Amino acid sequence: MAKKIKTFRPKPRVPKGLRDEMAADVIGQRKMLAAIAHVYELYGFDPLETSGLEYSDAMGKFLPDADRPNQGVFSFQDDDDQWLSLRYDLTAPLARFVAENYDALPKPFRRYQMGPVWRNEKPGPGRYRQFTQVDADTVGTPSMAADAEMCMLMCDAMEAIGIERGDYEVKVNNRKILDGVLERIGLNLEDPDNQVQRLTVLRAIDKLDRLGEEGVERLLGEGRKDESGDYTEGAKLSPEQINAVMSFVRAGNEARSAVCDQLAAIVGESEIGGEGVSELREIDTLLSAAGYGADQVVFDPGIVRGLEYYTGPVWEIDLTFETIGEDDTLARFGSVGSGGRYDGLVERFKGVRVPATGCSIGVSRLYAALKALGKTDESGARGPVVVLVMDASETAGYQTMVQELRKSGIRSELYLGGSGMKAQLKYADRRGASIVVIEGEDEREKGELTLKDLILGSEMSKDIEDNKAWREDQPAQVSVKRADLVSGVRSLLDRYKGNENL
RNA sequence: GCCGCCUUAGCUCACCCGGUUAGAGCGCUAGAUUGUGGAUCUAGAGGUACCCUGUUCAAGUCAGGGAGGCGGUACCA
Repeated sequence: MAKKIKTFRPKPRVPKGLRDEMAADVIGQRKMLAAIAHVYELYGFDPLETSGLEYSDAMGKFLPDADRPNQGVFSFQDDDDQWLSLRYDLTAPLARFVAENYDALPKPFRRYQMGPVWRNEKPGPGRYRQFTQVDADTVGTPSMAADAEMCMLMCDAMEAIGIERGDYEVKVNNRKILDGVLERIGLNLEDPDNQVQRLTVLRAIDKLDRLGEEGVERLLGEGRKDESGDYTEGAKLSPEQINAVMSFVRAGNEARSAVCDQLAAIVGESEIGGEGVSELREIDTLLSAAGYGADQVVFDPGIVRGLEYYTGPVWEIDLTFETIGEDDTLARFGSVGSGGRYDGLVERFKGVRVPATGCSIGVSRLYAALKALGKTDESGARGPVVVLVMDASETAGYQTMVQELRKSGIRSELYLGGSGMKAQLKYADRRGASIVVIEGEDEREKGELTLKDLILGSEMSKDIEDNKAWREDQPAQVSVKRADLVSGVRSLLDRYKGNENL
């Protein structure tokens, strides 16, 4: 008796928080990345590619975060029971790589790396569980010149991909200044009892651009309830402490050196704070000497960034232009990259303190912004020249044509399906092909080919309503001798040179 | 992590108070058109109503749970 066997049919679906990327976006991003890589190499950074997986212990957190010890990482055990994790950024693998090859590497060591990273967390608007980062880091120097260079690098990268000056802004702060301010209000760095409160204060400051001064004040005090009803516990500072922090946050909006003066006054005689201010002054001097003005890099006390390991200057690159989204509201892209100085990273492995500084750019967000600006280059996403199969017994001849085109560097393909001419043209249209090559019996007898310009034909169709006319006109077709296949196709293609997104 | 909204054809969405065979537009396939992508007309294919459990004579519709999507918030290395 044949039993009805239920065949298991998996639902085809991309896993949550992940997505597939189609040709146009793949090509557009590839070009954007190439432009960025070019800038990085100009600066002397060498490319490095590390593995996507690391031993979990090598990627552990660098400082304990009280809130969530080791969440957000995809991990599994291999057959030796070793724990492996997908990398969640490119900096931890760099630290491992440097520690592992420490003696063999030139120091300072400069590398850039681009590639996907994975985070096991809830996806949100514009946030995925796999995304691409581009990092550049200099390991092994305490010099502020390395930090200043990171700022320049990010500016140059923005301009290289077509984001104009004024549409981006690198915002710089220094963790030492933040420490100085906290010290002044009585939250000393050394005292472990202050840790949670210190983190809360820093997080509150970081939210200035989104919540405004009032929201930050609430978070510094009792706490804040948001629209969805969720309550965020505050730092429980006294009114005097809140005032001190707010006056710090309000500094800025002036020339870099003037911001430094303000900050110097706020940190007072705090030693760590003073150190932070003089580091900023040094960066200012270097940037100014290199011609990077206030329209590119500013000092902004509201920048905090991650709380785990930054030890000195920190920065963030923001896109400042506004776009009209699909729902007609103005939208800002905001931060597309960040970085800073992290002097403690390699120490986990080597026991010695190795000063390092770097930056990281988030590719998808940046690409979305480029798209909004209409600055993406998706040419090449255009389909190939398609050679139609009018007579299956002549396939070898058609194949020969395709090879001739390919040898001349023209992207082309033979129609490989089994349908009739109408369907083949539809296919070519769907593929975005600009030209089809037709050799039927009529042409073959005359030793000719018909080349059909699909782009021009599509333009012409706008003015033709009558199907008979549309067909009889055989719009946008030319005949060429069989021997002139390549030159004929090329001269048609040349029409669209430099206008490839038509 | 917390809060809210959502999930029906490839896509965008209907289906009233739970009641027969779940519909439309677009798209797709084909014909009108012997060898021409658009337009027009005609025909056709396409569904486990996200999954599980329950209530009911009866569930796409009601209840509970789960998954996924969207948005806010938290976190963001």
